[in-house]
Amino acid sequence: MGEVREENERLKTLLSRISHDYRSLQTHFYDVLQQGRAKKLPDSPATDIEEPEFVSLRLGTSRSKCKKEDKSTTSSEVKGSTEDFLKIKGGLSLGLSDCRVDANNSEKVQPDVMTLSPEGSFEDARDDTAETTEQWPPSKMLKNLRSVGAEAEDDIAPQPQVKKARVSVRARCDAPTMNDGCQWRKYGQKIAKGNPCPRAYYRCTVAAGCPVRKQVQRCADDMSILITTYEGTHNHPLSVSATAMASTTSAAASMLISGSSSTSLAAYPAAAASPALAFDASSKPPLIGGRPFFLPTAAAAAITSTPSYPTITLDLTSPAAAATSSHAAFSLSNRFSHTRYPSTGFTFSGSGPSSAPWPGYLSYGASLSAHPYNAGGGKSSSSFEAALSSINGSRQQGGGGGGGSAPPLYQMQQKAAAAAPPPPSVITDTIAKAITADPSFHTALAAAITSYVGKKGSPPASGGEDSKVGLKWGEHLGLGLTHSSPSTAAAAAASSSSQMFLQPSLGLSGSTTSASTSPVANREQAH
DNA sequence: CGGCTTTGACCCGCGC
DNA sequence: GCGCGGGTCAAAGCCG
Repeated sequence: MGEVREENERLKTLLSRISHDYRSLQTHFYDVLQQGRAKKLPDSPATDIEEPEFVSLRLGTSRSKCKKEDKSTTSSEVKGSTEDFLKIKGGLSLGLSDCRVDANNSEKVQPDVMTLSPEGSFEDARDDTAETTEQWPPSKMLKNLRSVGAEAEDDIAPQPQVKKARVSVRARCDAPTMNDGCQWRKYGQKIAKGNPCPRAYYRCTVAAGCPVRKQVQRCADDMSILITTYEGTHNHPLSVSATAMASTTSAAASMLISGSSSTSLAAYPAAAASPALAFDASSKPPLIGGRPFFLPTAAAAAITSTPSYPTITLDLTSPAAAATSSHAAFSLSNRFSHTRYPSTGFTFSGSGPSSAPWPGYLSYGASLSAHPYNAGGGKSSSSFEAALSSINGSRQQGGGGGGGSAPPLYQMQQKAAAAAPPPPSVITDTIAKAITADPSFHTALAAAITSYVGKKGSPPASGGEDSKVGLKWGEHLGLGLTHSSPSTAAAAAASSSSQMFLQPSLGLSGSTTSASTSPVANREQAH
């Protein structure tokens, strides 16, 4: 008990420190974004709300302008109108954070932006519950609502062009479904065309009326790969592990934003900040095969163009990850091979042959080939490549890429800067510059992360479970500073000295007995 | 007995 | 208009 208290105190201290660091970081980040936007997009009107693919993740950053809403805009109701807006636009809101920032007005930055504790999630979820219980109602519900309740018609006006955004996760998993921390109830199964494996439909049952659903299907090409597609917004408190998953998927969806909405600048801080903050210090990693299992926030991602839904796919099936079974660590490929998925017709970038430069090597970044949905066959017309932040830890030192290790960030950033059409590249470039060129930004971000992992990342002297967890965390964070650094991954060149690897926030575990996870189990997992 | 899964039927959107 | 396929419903059965 004494140790627990001590640990608790330590975590509290860390929390407040991270909180402070994050705020300063965030303020700086928005300043940078604003500068970039003012410079690059002076003549572009505020058309973000017109983008059909607009997705707001409510990751602590995005306060969408709700100009279309003619509801009252008093401060107490702005949130509600935002929710409605998301509902209407089919936005993906994962309810991770209470931080909402108008990208055009950094003065609106709210101080309570952290979602490091379950309490924080609870608060947010409680706030949302009353307002989001009917987000993304099924079409049938829509029909019923229209026919029955006239008062709801305004909010659920049909938006034929806008469909639900989805986040699909590909991961190797032997279990029938990934244990993502939520409780699911199966409500259907279907054999989909082109895949002999049945597709199972699950509904979140953590809270009554939660609109979140997921589809689980094995990959036709590789039965060991489980494809889990999430859709919707939780309207209830999330368990720690569920928050981690939501964080990851939302970070991915942030990339979806980046690919489809040229002016949704707020999405970027979401992607950059949320993964670093959305896990809980008291949580243990989920287990798969009895081992802590970590996944990168975005090992690789592709925005796809299904006939109806804008979907971003996180591919977590890195060969290295599968091979590194000792602690299920992930590594990212530095070779972004492009794989064509015939069934979906999209190009997947990333996850090529790779080898982990060290156990637990991770980075946070993704290459996107974005095909905003319903592009009418002109998929490549709007495709772009973008990269999100991967920030090098101290182990990264110069060097150029040999040895199969990867500094995906800078390569991707360069790719993105070079290959992207103007709007996305402008944003990406802005972020890249923000991260790479500003020493104070480096420092703040590094401090925020290392302040946390600095204590967790040291290798344990014994094999106790707690110490094991600590090691794993440090490893999976890629910030285990005590690790010797093979660090061939430093192609990041010039500014590589301050590149860091954000920890993944997605934890998946195989469920050996049941597809569902009880809340009790979640709680136990969380403590 | 309650909660969950199974599974055939049904609904709906989309393409032809 | 029709057929197809994806998604959902709901009754029946299973299980702890």
